Amino acid sequence: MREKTKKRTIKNMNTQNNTMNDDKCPSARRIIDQLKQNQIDEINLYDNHKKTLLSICEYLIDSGINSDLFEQCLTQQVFMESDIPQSLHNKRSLAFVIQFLECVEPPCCEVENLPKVIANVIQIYCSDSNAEILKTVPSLIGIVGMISVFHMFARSQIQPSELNRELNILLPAASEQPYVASSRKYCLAATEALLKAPPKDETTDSFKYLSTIPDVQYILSRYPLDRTIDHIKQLLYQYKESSIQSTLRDVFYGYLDGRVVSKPFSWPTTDFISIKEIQTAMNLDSSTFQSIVLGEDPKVKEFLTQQQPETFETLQNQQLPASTQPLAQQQRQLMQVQPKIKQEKEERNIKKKALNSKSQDATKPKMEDDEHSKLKKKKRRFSEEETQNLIEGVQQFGIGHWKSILNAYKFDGRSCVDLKDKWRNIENSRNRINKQKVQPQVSQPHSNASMLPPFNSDNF
DNA sequence: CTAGGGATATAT
DNA sequence: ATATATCCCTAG
Repeated sequence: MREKTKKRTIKNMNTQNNTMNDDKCPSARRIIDQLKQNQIDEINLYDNHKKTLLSICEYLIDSGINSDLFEQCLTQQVFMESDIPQSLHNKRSLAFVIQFLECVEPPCCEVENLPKVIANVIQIYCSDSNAEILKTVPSLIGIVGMISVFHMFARSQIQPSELNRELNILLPAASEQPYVASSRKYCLAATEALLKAPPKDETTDSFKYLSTIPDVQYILSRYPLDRTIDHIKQLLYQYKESSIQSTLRDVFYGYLDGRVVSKPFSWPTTDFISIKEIQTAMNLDSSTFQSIVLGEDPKVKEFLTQQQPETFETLQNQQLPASTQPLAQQQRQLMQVQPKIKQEKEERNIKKKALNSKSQDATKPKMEDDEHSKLKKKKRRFSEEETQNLIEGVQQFGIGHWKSILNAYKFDGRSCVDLKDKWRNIENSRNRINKQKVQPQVSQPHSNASMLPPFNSDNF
């Protein structure tokens, strides 16, 4: 074992010297080395290491942390295209697009990069049904690009012939993307107008020149550059907000909120019992672990600086033993949960006894002191939080795993049967709402399809 | 433990 | 009064 670790560290140093300047993720790097050198025999472990790497990549991308870890993994063939889930592709594309837009300085952006940017956006919303809001983005970026091209033309930075070429690249005639056709129409008119009235050689003020061309002016008034770019950014961020957060990030945020200790989370294939097990699974020492996963995240950083003395230590204390004895920890966690369960059970037993004695004595008469015999629990409505927890829990564990959900999430004195009943209610109410909405919708398509005129654009 | 039926308090 | 949400009971 020790020999292995020695070898590993030596090789680590080598690779670090080779790849250089990337000490951001030493542990990820170590996993890469292990994978590349086939030091891992078990297939499961091998698989988990890959997935761990993917999760780290996902986390870094989600957190906006610049790191070429993902690219390195690809180029070094640590994982293949087939290992990468579509969602991660999309996150990467999104990060690329956002980064590009953040760097744009109107009026001129790097036009040569725009096709790639546009392609990325199209890829995202074609593969993710939640990305509908991005549908207008390709046409908007195309327009931004064309405005940039106009300026370059005005400054004689590009040849007249390139004007049409850029138009065909940024807003292709054959594009089936929404809004592209109409955007192209405007830009085509503007291009022709520009070619008819080319700038004098000495024109330096592109704004002045462009404002003399009505067709260009129309575009500029309809799509003011700054506001358009802001709008694009806003759409991108909105999508980013709505898209799923990375597994690791979720776990850590939950951990900071103090509810993760017993909350299992769904690793791509394996369930880890707690945050400590992630560390074990990642085979990291706690300081590396923290620097990678805790240190880089703004929320986590803030947390650490605010509460440094206590929590930081407890974090370490909790994490250190993990590598040696995950089982013992699970037991400890269970022990923490146990008292509550015991209490509840005891209460129940008392009730049962009371019930029994009551029914036995019931042959004798008199329900007298029924304050106690009203053993039926007082009705307490599910709080918003409890309901939310239940929904999350079902997402995580699936329907029917009420006990697991009960243990993993915070509920106020509920039993698994309560959760089951609550879920039944939730589903019932969903069905009711659907019935109300769906029925009227069903009848429409048939009649409409046949009744609609084939074209309603005859005015054109 | 979970699923499902049923009773009952509470909301509309 | 009816519908709904919660609680209870029991079988498997």
